[in-house]
Amino acid sequence: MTELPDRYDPAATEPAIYEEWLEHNCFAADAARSERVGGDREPYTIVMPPPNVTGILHVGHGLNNTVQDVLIRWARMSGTEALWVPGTDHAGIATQNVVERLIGQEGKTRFDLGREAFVRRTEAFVEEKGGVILKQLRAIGASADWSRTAYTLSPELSRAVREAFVRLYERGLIYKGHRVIHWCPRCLTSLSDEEAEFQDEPGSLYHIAYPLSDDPSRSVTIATTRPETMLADVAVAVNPDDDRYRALVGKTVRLPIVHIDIPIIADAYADPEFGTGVVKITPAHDANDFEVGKRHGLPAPVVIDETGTMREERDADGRVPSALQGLDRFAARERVVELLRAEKALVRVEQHQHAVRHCYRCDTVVEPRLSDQWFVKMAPLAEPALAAVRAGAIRILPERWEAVYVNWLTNIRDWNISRQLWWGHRIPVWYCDDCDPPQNMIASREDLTKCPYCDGPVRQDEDVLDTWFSSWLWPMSTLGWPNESARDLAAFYPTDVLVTAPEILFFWVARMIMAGYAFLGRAPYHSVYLHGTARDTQHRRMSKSLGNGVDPMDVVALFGADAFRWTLIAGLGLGADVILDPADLEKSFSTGRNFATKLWNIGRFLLSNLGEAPVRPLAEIDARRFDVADAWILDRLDAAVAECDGALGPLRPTKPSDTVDGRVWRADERYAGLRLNEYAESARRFVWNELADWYLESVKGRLTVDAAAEDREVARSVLLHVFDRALRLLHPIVPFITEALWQKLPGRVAGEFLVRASWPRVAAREGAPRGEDFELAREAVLAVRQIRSDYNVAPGKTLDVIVLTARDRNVYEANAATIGRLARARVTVSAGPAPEGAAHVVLRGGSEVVVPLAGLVDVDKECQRLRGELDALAKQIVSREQRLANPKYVERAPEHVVRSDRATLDEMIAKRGQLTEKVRTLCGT
RNA sequence: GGGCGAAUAGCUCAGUUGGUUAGAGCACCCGCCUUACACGCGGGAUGUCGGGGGUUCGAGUCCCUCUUCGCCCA
Repeated sequence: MTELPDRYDPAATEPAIYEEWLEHNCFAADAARSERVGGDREPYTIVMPPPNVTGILHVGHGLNNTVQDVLIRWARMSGTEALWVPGTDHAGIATQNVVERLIGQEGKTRFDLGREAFVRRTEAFVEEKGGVILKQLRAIGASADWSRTAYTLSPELSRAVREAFVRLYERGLIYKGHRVIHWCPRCLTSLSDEEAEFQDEPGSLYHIAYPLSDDPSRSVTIATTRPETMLADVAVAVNPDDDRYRALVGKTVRLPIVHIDIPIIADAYADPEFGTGVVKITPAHDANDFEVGKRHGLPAPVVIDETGTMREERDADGRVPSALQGLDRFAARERVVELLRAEKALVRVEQHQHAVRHCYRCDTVVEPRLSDQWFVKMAPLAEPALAAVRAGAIRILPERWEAVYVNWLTNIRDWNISRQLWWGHRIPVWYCDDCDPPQNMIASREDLTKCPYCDGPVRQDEDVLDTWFSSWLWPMSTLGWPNESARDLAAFYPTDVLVTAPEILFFWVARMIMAGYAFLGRAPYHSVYLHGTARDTQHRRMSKSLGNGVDPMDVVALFGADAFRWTLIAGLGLGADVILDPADLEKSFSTGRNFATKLWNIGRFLLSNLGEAPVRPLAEIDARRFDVADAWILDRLDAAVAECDGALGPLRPTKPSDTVDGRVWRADERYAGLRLNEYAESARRFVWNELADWYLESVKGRLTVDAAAEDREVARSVLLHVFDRALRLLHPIVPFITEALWQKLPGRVAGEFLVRASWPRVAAREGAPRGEDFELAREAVLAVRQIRSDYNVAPGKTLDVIVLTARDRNVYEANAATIGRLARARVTVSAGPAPEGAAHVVLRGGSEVVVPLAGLVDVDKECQRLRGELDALAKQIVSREQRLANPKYVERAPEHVVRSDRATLDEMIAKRGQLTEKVRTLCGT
């Protein structure tokens, strides 16, 4: 007999099981089996959003990867050739920052080391510290195909980056532009629009008077949140339709502090409604002003340098007073305000709430900066990405994000892809000083050592590419692109579902879709699943700086990976946030831990009761030999399987399409599925509330040695079958404990794993008894329990129970023993009459549970109880009668609604008759 | 400023095309160490579905409006 320890010990079990899975190659996908290359299985592919190579696992990763693991395990069990591609991202800014801090502790900067040495140092750091997070993913059970682990800076993926860059360059979709971009003065690099995040902050709106040059007694007042930039003003603008200022256009004003004259220009950019309707124009320090300046042929003096310090840079001679030079931009703001006050140019200051852009990696306030950068022209790339979602080739869940996606793509702006960093893919462009444009700038797939036109010396562009320029190729590059004959690419691209957080919908998801169409003409996946965020009890995002994070490894150590996974999945509504209490891990994860323990105990019971003898497969049992409990639990299993399938949804779209991507989502399936919490709840209810609470209890008597051998055989088969299927249903969410139990089941073949077992299916059973009949027994048990509780009868006391029935006598007699065991009672079935001094419950179908409680029944109390029930029933009858009396209702409501309404009413009226009779005999009224 | 979304039990959330008495988990109350499980078992209480108006035989569900909150974009 198989004995299990009293307590499940995840710490001892999980790592060993994971090792076995690895040893038996359970997660490895075989490209040859994909039907796209002539194999026998449909492929199912997920690419893992690559975490930072030097990152460590936090709950967000845990959540993200658990969702993917549930899906990939489900797909694998469903018979697909399932591939989950793992990997990491070199994370340009983040990794460079980490290494800069490290060498900072040695008192050095990256400039002391020089570019080459710094890059080598960073590589060594990644080599040593990188990839920890992938190890941690194993601890939470991630069933990724580690043999395919990818890295954005590997030679293969770097080749993809080059190919993508050069192709777009050749198509005229990459260009070098001179404009105002977002600049992080701390990271010393440009940022894309997406990387410069808005934060609402209280600030001030400074109203400053600029006197007219020809009449200093008159002035125009501008309003700005950044007075320090006025040193670089080259004009003030008014709206051409603004009558207040029309006469002033063409005149000049005298710029305070700097004391130079600048023109008043007319430009539609000036908003008559905002502030005074006059706006200062500072082309070098504001992106909008830069455009205005270009339109009017104005210069663009620079007064703030790359570190955010006030300095007379280009075209700015004499603009920065010596008192301000070398001051930080925020200190300079204070000083400028003082100077304005001294000049009596400061009209007033008002409180102003405004959105300020911050660097998404270091949170420094971003500085608009005029510079040369590389851009991708996005509008042509956006078109197919937009069409794909509109046509239903790609769906985004939750649905509401589709609108956000469409909105962003519709108003798309060009993407700044160059970064002034050293860590990353260097831009594959070489310059030749000896050639004339356009030959002096060459984008090349291969490194150049000399100019292909004049054989002269060349130098490579200093900048590197935005990390997202490699990430957007991820679904292709990890499968072998740009090698178009790569087997993985043919076998597994397009992939199926992308699981990520909504905050990188633009950064990553939308761009990946664009890249899919741009380079392979197909969407990278048909489904985007956006999950919520892990938050603390105050709904704050978990973060290192707040110290409110939960370390998944702590949870795994305390309660096991299964408890971690179950808690997250069961609590995760589609797109909803997960609320956890970092101060109380026990409270946060007890759901998962309790569930694992329950499952373990079910397994313990089962294994110790099945005994040694071989168990016959259910298929070999004649269904006519099932009793009603067997039929019932098999029905419930079917229902659970159907519910789980419904919650998980179709694996992929099925509707063929001539225009987009071969297949599109059918309207009724488009937003169906991926409800992992509903799947978890259906599986849980089956295992706990149906299998454990009812079937297990009912089957106990049939498993003892003195039970009828035939029936014992049937019960053992059903029990094993049902538990086996339950483990399969649960496996994707709690893989370790289900595998551990499954391995212990009788009849297991060595080398077989639950990971690769088949997903349960609804089965037909010819000649089985009616499972619904077991519901009658259940209701009788519930009735007795209610009476026991109402009359405070000790749980240990065995009651005498009479089931009064005319219609269902056979069913109750067949189940009398079961009812007795579950209700702790001696049950007799009778046609009546009811004894005196008893408690009653009227059951569905007109039968009654009667418990004679000599001396215990308080007649008054029982009457009160029955009258209460009667009152509630009467109210429901009235409301239903009224509805049915309404001719419009009967006329217009669908027939089946009216019919079922009538049937319910009839039943209620019958029950009312019975209760009334009861009250009459017992209470005498 | 523009767009999107949310408001349902003490908390976190379900509630699919309008259709019986609105559900789950956790928390709570009462009783139980009933021989798989006290991380458990049995019983129980809890919602004017944010306010107002409308459409409909019928509204948590559809429409309008107000309030509050969140997200995205400028």
